[in-house]
Amino acid sequence: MSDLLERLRGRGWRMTAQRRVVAEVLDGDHVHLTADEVHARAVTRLPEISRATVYNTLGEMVTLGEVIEVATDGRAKRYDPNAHRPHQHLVCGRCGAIRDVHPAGDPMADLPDTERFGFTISNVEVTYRGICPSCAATA
Amino acid sequence: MSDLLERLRGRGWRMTAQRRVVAEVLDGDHVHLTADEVHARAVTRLPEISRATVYNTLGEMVTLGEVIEVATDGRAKRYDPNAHRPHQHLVCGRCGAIRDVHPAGDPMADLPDTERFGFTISNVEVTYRGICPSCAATA
DNA sequence: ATCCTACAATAGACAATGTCTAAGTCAAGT
DNA sequence: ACTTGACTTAGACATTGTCTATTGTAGGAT
Repeated sequence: MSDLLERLRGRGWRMTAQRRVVAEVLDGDHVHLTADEVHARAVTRLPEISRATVYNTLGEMVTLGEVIEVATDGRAKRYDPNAHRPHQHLVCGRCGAIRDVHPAGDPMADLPDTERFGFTISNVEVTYRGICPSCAATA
Repeated sequence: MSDLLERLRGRGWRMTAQRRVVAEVLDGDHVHLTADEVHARAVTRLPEISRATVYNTLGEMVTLGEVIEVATDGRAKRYDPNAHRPHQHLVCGRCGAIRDVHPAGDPMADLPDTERFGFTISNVEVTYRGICPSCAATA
């Protein structure tokens, strides 16, 4: 069931009810929740869980590389548990819907050495922006 | 001198001292300031300019397409006046330095129809992340 | 040159998101 | 079952951004 939870357990994490709940809320594909959304869902299962714990736990999962932090809109960051299959994001500028997408080719390879300015590049983030079909219909 | 100011004037903008100062602060290439940084610099030239005016003016320039809003770090948005030459960004994860870069190829073309889910895609943002030479030296 | 008026600027309250601290609680090894 | 260090909590605080009511002013009309 919970791949995420299994991986975290395997890393020697001290397992607490709070961490379990956060991991369960994030489990699955195509999940892109904000920290507050994660908190809201966690509270339904564990009413006394605090905001700080949700932030801490999400931060730890990001550090461990089990969850990816996505800043698609300059508002709240979103947390994406699909960390082990490289992918990019497609965002609706009207309703904020997010889809995982898989562009062809390697964007990393598209940046010539002359354009790297001596940086050691570790990853590339691609965000496609547009309007989703249901928003386009109700334009 | 100020291309940005010229373009804004040409659009029938009502020219005020505040707008002039904000445009002057943003003028130039490779400028990626946050709203507060813009305000800080504007204040040195026009001490009574308010935060709200800076935010309003930046927002209008973005709406007019003369300035691009860049969210590289999930913290404060940055404002990039280099709006008329398509480019992407290279960001240092340690010190936050930003460089404009020009990847080869068209990232838009790399997204197959089957991965567009009916979206009408209007633009693509690519962010390369890594460590800049001077941060690498002081690791 | 002066007057009008709509648009712009201001101060400061408010909102959203995220971080930190001090004190209490608990998972897990012994 | 202890003990201990890691975890959690509530709430203050910090940062970034938005809104409102009021005052000011650019630029056209007279």
